[in-house]
Amino acid sequence: MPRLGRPRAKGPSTSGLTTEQDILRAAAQLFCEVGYGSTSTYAIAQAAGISQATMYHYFPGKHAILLALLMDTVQPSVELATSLVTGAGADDPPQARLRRLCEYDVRLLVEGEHNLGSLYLLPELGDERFAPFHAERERLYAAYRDLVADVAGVDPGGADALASLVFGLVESVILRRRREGELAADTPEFIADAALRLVGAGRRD
Amino acid sequence: MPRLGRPRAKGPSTSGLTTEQDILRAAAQLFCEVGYGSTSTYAIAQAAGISQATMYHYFPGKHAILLALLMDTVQPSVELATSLVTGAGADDPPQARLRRLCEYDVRLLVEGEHNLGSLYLLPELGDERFAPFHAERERLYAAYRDLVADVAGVDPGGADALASLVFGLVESVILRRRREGELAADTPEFIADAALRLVGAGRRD
DNA sequence: ATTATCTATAGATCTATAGATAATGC
DNA sequence: ATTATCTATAGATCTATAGATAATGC
Repeated sequence: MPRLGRPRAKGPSTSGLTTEQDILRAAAQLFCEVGYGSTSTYAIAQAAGISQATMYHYFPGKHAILLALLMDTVQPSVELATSLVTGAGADDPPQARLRRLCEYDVRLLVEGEHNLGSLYLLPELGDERFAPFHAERERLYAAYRDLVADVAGVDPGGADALASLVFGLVESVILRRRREGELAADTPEFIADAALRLVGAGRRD
Repeated sequence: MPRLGRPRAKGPSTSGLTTEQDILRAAAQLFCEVGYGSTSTYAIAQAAGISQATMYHYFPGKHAILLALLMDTVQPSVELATSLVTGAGADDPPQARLRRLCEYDVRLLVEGEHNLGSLYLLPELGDERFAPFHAERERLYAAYRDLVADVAGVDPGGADALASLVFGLVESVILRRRREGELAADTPEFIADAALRLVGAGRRD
């Protein structure tokens, strides 16, 4: 798309994406399959079809690429979650809202070219530079806790154990996708069902 | 323990462990908390209280340390699993055997100073040098599949979907331990219960 | 003599920056 | 003139090895 600037030495992008997107996509694949610390900026640039130095035109460093990927991945979930708790969707019955959130999250984890959820498992996320991501993730978790509390009919404070189980159930598709490569198309519904059973919704309607 | 050889520059090991064990322990912590590619041999050596070069007296490289950790971690599970399928323990009813295996594995994942199961999640395990570990893990999975098939009363071939769910359930404690720091003491029984319910043992006895 | 450690270092790799260059836009 | 890219490279770091050294064992 960009007609400006010196052309790439190895020919223009074949992907039709922005250079920034080429970088993000290449990094996503490498971080997921090789690891963060084991992926050099050189490897990312090569996979993106640019020189290593060009990366720095778009990102101040490797960490910024990972942070961008993390934020992009978690953001849609957080948006839906907050709308379900406080926004336009908050009028539906709690079970329907918890189901929607679970299905949506699992779908994001199951679809997508790379297993982006793997990024959540990188040990390097402990670095303080990824704190903004953890804050977003915390917001997502809080929404789960509120919804679970609503469904189970308990205080938000008393829902932590249950909410953690549900969160873990959703997260578990990351590991299953890793192990099995591709997951069945009905996985989102399947997991959402299981989540509602966990919370005991079945005993109530 | 070793009285021989030049003494360490920074004083003798305070842990009472072998130098090899000091290395393994330091590496385990760093690999789990910082990542494999992001941990230098220098950092490992420093945490172990030795010079970087001394590491090579015990291991031919960083990969060999991780491989040793992986094998040590998976080995006890494989041993119990094979004994439950073909060995001395194979006479007990299948449900009891599956329960024992789940509880045992979860206990190993829940206890232990570091969250060693995290090592299973490192993207770097795709490297061919860790193939021996994957082979062992495959043996463990095969045992789960056979036991699950036995409990569910189906062919081993038809038990794959169920076995994968059970395996995932056990694995999920790795993520929960990460998130929550420490898990309740009854987690092994809790997970084993859930596993048996998943396989449908409840409908049978 | 044997062993476990050390110090020193060569060579590889990696990150980040400086500065040049090949396009378009005005 | 502006932009996106490039090439080149300094400096940091990292891995792996060579060779020295400080203990014990014989």
